[in-house]
Amino acid sequence: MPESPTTETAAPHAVAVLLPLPLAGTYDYAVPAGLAVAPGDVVRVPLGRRESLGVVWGAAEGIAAARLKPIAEVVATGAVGELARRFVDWVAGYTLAPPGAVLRMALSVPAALVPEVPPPLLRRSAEPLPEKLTAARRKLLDYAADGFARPAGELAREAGVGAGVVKGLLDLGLLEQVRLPPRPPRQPDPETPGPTLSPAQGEAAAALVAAVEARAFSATLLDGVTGSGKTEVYLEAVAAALRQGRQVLVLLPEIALSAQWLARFAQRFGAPPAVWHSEIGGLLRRRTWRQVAAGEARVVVGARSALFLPYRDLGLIVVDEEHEAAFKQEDGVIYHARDMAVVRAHLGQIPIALVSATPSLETLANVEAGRYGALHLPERHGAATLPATSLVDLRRHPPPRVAGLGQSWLSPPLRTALAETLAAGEQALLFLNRRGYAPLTLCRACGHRLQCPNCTAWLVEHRLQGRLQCHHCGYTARLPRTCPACAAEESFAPCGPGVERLAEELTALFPQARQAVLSSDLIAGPSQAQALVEAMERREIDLLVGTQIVAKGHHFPHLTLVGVVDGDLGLVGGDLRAGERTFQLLSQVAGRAGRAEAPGRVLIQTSDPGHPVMRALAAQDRAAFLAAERATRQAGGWPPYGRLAAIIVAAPDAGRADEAARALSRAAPRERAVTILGPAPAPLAILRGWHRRRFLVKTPKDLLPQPLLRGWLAKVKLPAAVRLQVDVDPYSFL
DNA sequence: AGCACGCCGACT
DNA sequence: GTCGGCGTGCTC
Repeated sequence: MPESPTTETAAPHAVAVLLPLPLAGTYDYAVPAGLAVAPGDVVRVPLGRRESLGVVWGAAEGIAAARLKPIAEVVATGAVGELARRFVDWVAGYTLAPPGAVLRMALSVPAALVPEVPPPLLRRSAEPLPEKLTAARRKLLDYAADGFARPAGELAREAGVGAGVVKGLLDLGLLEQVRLPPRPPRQPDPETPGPTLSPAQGEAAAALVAAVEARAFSATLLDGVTGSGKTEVYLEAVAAALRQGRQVLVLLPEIALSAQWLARFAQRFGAPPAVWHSEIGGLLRRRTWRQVAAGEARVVVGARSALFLPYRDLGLIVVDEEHEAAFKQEDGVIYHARDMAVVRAHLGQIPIALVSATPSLETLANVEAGRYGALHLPERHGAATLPATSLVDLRRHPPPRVAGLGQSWLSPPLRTALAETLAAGEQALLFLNRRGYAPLTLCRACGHRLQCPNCTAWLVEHRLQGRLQCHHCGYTARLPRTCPACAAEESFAPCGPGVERLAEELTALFPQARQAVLSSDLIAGPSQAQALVEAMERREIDLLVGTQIVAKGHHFPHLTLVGVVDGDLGLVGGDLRAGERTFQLLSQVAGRAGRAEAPGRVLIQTSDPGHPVMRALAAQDRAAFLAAERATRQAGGWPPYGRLAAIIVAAPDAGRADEAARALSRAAPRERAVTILGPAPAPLAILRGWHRRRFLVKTPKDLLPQPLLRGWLAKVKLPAAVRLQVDVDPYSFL
């Protein structure tokens, strides 16, 4: 090998370190003589008057040597692997987030970088017993004579003595401390025999297993209706990756509600997976992070943040319910976990499976283009048939008044169906995607509407809690006694239905039926949701009223009627994906009903039965819906046939928001292929007290908007009080 | 993200 | 006369 000049023979004087902070790039640090560092090492570095952790990212950028401060210490060698570093850079580049902000997600548990110190256990030492011992000390030593090691507290409690006795014997050397390494987690066993698969399931499973065995990048859509047995299929791919000794990540949209999924996994593999989401905290969080890094956690099931865990050898990613909007992170680093998961799979050269009963148009477009493979599971597993769906035209069948109540929401056909279902001793589900009692409260005397002081949004009455609530910022208030505008007393009238109000109507119509209401604000946590699910399974509930929380996951065998109270609700507003989301949501709700002996039926109340979404739902013709939706998107150049990014400027007052929007407007790029819409007031013009203006940037599929956006934003210097947010591939149009 | 610096209101 | 509010700016 030829001698290379000085650059390679001398140790580097400085390296670039990425700090887990929202800074524009890396900072250079001097490497003290005698310290060896390499990319991926976690280091402690001085920063201003404090210290920060950071990750050695690569060669120094070339900051003047006089400004360099030295690295204080290497905390963990090679803790952030090359794949993880490339992933951080990729996500930052795509989302326009500062790379340090992305790194912060990957280093979310700094305490996990130091090895776990197991709590000390106490046991009887080899020290011979002295002749004189107090009764309490003797009692304790008798108890400890079995030789087992126990935590100090447990030892004292079980021996029936005080903590002081333990301490005293420890000081005398009659007890000794031992530290045992933490018990490794129980491992899922891929050789546990799986369930018998149908021929279609078997074929799909074989294809996914082959993808795992190929040890190469591939993306595959696993497409099948609710109840077709998709989970069993992809669990075979999980087994294949486990047999290779590699790790698996399963992303779920709302991990907190997945008790059923966890039970199923444990049943299939004889041990639970590692669970990761924002609510996992403390010791468990640190331990899980370490186990993932050490490769001991073999299967991780988690929410989007699980994507940034330090996998040692990830061999497969599964994204279940891939169409779910919950995969889009909307604050901080704005990213879509499904899309970033595909990138992660590509970087790691591993397969990814995208699973859904109602795939997103994005994924379907990738299948059409040949970038993703597709596997279809045609029928319902176990012979359950799909429920029959019909539309109820609310213009022809308006809900009649119910004695004692104001407005009502259930049409005669739906009431009849409910009565029949209850008479047959079966269960019914009423779906209304609106929490609370009424979405709007107004004064009968003057027409004043109760609005959130911080947002452009109505306050929603929650009668069970006796409060008004803003669903956007969390503002709550008591319902005022008099109208704030005209001081009229007792003048408030609720407008429109929420699940609580619907429950009131049901009580009036079917007083004998046992009823439950399920919405995110009415349950304290996953265990309570699970309790409700179990009550449904035990047939202790006849009528379940719920928001979209009921749409997911659970199939109720005795549920034979699903009523959609307001099918049009999701279609209002100019949201690009309103139709797609409504179709997906209502298809999922419909899938809750029916079983082999008693096929379910679904009634959708709508004022617009001619709408393509309603017609496709009634005909259960997904292809027709997709064809119509695809045509609209293609014609307008909308995603997935074009690219979209949103820029939102927010300021504490309207004047500064408008001024910032104008400044951006003046600097906007002018290119033929690029459409820039705006500035316009963002749909929630005031959110949490911030006045917001929005631009939408639309580019053709083959033109990435990021370079354009970077160039644009670099030209504008906004005052510090103005916040700017870039949302590449926006989902929420709020 | 911290942390300091800096310029305007209510207190010992 | 100070203590302290959080707007603004910087950190290799």
